[in-house]
Amino acid sequence: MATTSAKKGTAAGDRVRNASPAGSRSLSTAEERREELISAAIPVFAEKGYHAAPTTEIARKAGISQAYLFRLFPTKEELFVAAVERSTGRMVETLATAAARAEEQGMEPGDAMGLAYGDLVGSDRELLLMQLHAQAVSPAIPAVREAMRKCFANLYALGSERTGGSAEEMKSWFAHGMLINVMTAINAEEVNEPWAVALTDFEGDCFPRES
Amino acid sequence: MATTSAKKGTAAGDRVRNASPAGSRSLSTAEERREELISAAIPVFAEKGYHAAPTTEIARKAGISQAYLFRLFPTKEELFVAAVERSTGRMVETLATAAARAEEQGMEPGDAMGLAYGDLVGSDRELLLMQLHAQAVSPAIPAVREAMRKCFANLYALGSERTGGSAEEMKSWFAHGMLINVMTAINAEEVNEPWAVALTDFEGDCFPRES
DNA sequence: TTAACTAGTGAGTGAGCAATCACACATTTT
DNA sequence: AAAATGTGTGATTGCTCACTCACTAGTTAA
Repeated sequence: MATTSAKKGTAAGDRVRNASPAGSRSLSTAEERREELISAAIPVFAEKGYHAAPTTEIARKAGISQAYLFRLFPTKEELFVAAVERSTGRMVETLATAAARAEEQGMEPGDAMGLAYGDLVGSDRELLLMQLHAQAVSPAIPAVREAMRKCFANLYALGSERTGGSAEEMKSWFAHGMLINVMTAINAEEVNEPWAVALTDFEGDCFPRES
Repeated sequence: MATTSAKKGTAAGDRVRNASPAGSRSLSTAEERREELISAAIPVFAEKGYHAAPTTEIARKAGISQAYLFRLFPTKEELFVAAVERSTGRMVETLATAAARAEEQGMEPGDAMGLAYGDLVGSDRELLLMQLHAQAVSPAIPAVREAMRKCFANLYALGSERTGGSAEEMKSWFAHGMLINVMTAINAEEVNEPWAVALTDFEGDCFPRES
């Protein structure tokens, strides 16, 4: 803008201010913008799903023009895949740290992961909705299917390694995770009928109740 | 039509046949057309999901005009809800008859239902995909959410009554059903990795396998 | 300085889609 | 017979949306 840049001393050693540190100047790097864009996209995709989420809204939320969105991600599909990867990655990370922390404290990692998943879903509904939408479009979009498979592969590896659980136990763990997803999707916890009460009693199967 | 057979004294409620070729058309009742339309809609919704499924394609598949589609179902949403209800209804029916048949033969109804669900999903992928898409739009479309809740309520009632299973057992049964859905959605059975092998081993948890 | 490059945008474009409307044909009723 | 009701359609409308293009401005290298 008005800043007539004093371009002095740009010798070989170029330590530019806006490159690595967080000094956000007027222009960001494309990579930074991409990350911001994914962050803005996740709530929109989570709320509306892939097909119903308009790129205009995502761009607006990210504070950039729609035209630039399509420069950063050539297609909406690629943006969605990036959003799914970010979401699943966060999930795996969260469970991994929960398991690690539990191990330090001598707690059962399997139980800790179960608890952590319940917390995750309870506190971060977006994550769960992204899962749900990603599953739904998996048959139609190979890249999403691939991302979901990777997510399961990572979770399974994490679980096996940390807990040493049998295949049967792992399967049960995953199965209950899927049940949590679905019950949350239909808001079953606000229903006061036997089926809803039984199927939303998440804590019971993760670890012995306290508190 | 040249052959206007003088009368069609239909004492009972039988309907007009439309099997007449060569340009002659007979009219069906709106209710019949609605049923046909739902049948045509299910494959399209199952393949593409709610938002990506065009009403034009559904109408074409049903052999009627798009305009008439909107006369039979004032909104796309209502058609989708009808399709979901049909799908979930079929599922409950199938499992109920499986349980009943098993009971006659002295088989464990719970195991029979597990087997029947596996068969259902393996043979009728559409049903499963409808479930998946219905779950995904449940947060956004109250009527779909309601239909899904009803489905779970019916299944739970069926399971409790037939098998007398505890809440914990029922939950496990549902959980594994949800796992089957998701694994089928991402086509895990075509993946040859430990996680996929373990998580797609459906038969094992329903009943002791032979074969 | 100037040239090359990168970040960023306003204003479209073309296509697809849900929903509407005026109208035609069929069947039943009066 | 005509009227009334029910089945069915072609043409269109209004709108949304993914994606493009021509262009501006900031940043860096020669």
